[in-house]
Amino acid sequence: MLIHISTNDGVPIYLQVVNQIKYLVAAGRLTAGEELPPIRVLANQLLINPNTVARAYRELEVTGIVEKRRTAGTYVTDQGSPLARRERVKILTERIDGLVAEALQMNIALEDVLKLVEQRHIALQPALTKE
Amino acid sequence: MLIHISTNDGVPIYLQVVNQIKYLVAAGRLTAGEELPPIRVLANQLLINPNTVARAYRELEVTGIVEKRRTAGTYVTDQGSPLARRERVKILTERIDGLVAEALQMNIALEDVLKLVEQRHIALQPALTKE
DNA sequence: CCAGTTGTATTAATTCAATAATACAATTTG
DNA sequence: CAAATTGTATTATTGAATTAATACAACTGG
Repeated sequence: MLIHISTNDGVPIYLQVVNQIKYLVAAGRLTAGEELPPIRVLANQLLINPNTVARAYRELEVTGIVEKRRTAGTYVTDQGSPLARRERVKILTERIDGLVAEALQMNIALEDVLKLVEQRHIALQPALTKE
Repeated sequence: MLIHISTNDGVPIYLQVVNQIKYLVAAGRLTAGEELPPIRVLANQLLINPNTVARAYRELEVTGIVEKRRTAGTYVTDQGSPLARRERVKILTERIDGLVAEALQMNIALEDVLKLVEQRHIALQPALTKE
């Protein structure tokens, strides 16, 4: 499992796990039905406490990214007829409208907003062990 | 000074003070050059610790909303200061982080997000009549 | 001038989220 | 069926953020 934890970057460990698994799913590196490593296995691999992984998995379950089968493991959920791209774009557009409106009100130029989006995209991108 | 503090709503007291003063300034109820109540006076009025007000004032100073004249009091600054911009960008960045994270999860590419931002910017731009 | 008022500094107490240690419960067959 | 493996629950520890207690320094303004 391609996850990398950086202690002391301010982001809680469990959140790093959540975000990176989300990313893996979004990127298609983890597909529906696929089993995630058992809590203890992943914890061992990342050198973190099993409870921390458990918390991340719980978070992912609530989010609907993952499904737990008690003693049989944790699996990536069928993103249940994932929203058509158009739907996703629609949802995203609402969020963008809020952003743009606020930027306008704050008198921040479009170019600056675009730059920020790029910067934050890079910043939030989990360290990709590219291969 | 029209500020109301609600303990135990999860928002730190100093932040409540900061936000409400920001609002008062934004709403024009506090204008440039106007003096804020001395730390102890406001603390007394709100039934909170003077240090808490001090922290709020410090925050507002860093933000550029307010200016301190050591022993002569604290005054609303002439807005548009460069520091105010930094604060606005900070607020905007939080919003952008949420956007980028959601786009990642939805598997929408950065380029598409950028395009959307541009499009919506144009769409939401009020008819420009003023600089 | 100099008393009173201003913001500041230092330190401590408190609270809360994050992480960890450990024992438990369930159920699959790793 | 029993053993091994799964996630769960409970409790403790840690560290950072918030609030507080208290003493300080400096300037204003009568």
